[in-house]
Amino acid sequence: MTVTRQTESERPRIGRRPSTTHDALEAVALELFTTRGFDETSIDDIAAAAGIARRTFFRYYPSKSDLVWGEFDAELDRMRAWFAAAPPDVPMMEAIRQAVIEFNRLPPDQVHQHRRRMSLILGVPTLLANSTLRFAQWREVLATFAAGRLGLRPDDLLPNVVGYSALGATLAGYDEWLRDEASDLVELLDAALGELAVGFHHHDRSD
Amino acid sequence: MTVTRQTESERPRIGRRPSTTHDALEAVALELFTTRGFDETSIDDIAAAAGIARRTFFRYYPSKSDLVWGEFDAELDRMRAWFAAAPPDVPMMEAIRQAVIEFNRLPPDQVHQHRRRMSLILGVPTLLANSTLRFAQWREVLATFAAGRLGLRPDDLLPNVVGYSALGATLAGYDEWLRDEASDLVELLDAALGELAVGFHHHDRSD
DNA sequence: CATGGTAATGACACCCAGTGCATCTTGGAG
DNA sequence: CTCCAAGATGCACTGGGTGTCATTACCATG
Repeated sequence: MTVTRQTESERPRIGRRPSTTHDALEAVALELFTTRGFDETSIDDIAAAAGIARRTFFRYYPSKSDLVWGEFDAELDRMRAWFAAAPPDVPMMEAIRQAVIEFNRLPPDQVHQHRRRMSLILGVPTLLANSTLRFAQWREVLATFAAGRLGLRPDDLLPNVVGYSALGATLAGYDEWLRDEASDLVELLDAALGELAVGFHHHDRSD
Repeated sequence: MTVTRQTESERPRIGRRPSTTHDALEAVALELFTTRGFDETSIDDIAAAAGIARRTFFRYYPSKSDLVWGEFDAELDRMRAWFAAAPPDVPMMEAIRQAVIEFNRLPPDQVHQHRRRMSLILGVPTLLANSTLRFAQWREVLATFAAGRLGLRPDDLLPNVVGYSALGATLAGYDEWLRDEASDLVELLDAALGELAVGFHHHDRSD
């Protein structure tokens, strides 16, 4: 769920120079979103604040929602690579738990920024709705890994249950993290995914 | 996830009569959606086909997406009631499994209709995105039940993991059901939620 | 039969997200 | 200086969604 962005790629040799960067747009927009609210901020507002034309905004991002996600695609690629390189002797759910933790461990100076970003994504209905499509990609990475481990195809039932559940546990962890300023994201994700690996029955009072 | 609608409530004694019904609108719209596509059907199209004005459409449904969901709120109420009445000696995950199955068991003559509806909801990106908000309500019903069973609050981590995971398993079941014409929904949901109750480790080849 | 209240429809004017297309600007290369 | 390409911009248009106000149809009452 971590979202980072490398510096804008080096200037091409020919043609007009871009008048802004994804980073600059994101900074301006996220500021407006957190102060004024996502739905209350129009693309005209963002463009004006960034000093570009409305039409130009859409050259940088296909939609207002996409802006919030930064470099998510690159993150997915890194996750795919991580799973491909995961040692086969670590159990499936343990590998998944480690991956989620690995990709959500943040340097302390980025925690606040990540909190703002995720609290938008998970807190603003418009963005939460949109995020479903990103989550589907995320799930697919997990389901593909699980399928390999289980000797099944990625679209079989069980790998998808694994993908959906791991996503669910991760999001539950994030929800809790966002509710509690003092909490530690990695701890919560660890706990949430730990429950999955073990099954829920051992907590059940009726057992 | 089942969606039904009781007949439009009896005519009020005063004022102009409604010129259509939710049922009629839904029938007209779903027909257009499945033949022409959701995004390719404008609200003008629906209104024209239903013989009402565009503005009137929004008196029946707050948005184009909401139309697809029928009586979902009533369904949630029934689910809440079901959980409230669930005998305390049946284990938590077992109760959840039974509830999901109970609320997704369909009379044979409604199967085709439900397939069309759900294949729209889960297959059309626009609708899938919107559905997140419905799913959140669904999860909340489960999390509340789980919290009661676990002696925790509904917004604690574990009840939410349960809610998210059960939703995930249910959706994985639905995905598989929609992929395979010949499959049985209840069987798939039973299997998917069964995995959850037990934990995934027993499938793992590295165990 | 007229009249008045009422629920619902319908017309109109908006706002905003997003897209296609044509045009203009700004740079670098020759 | 001139040419060319990348990128920015302007403009017109579609479609979802909302607020407002007039209009229609129904029903009851005198």
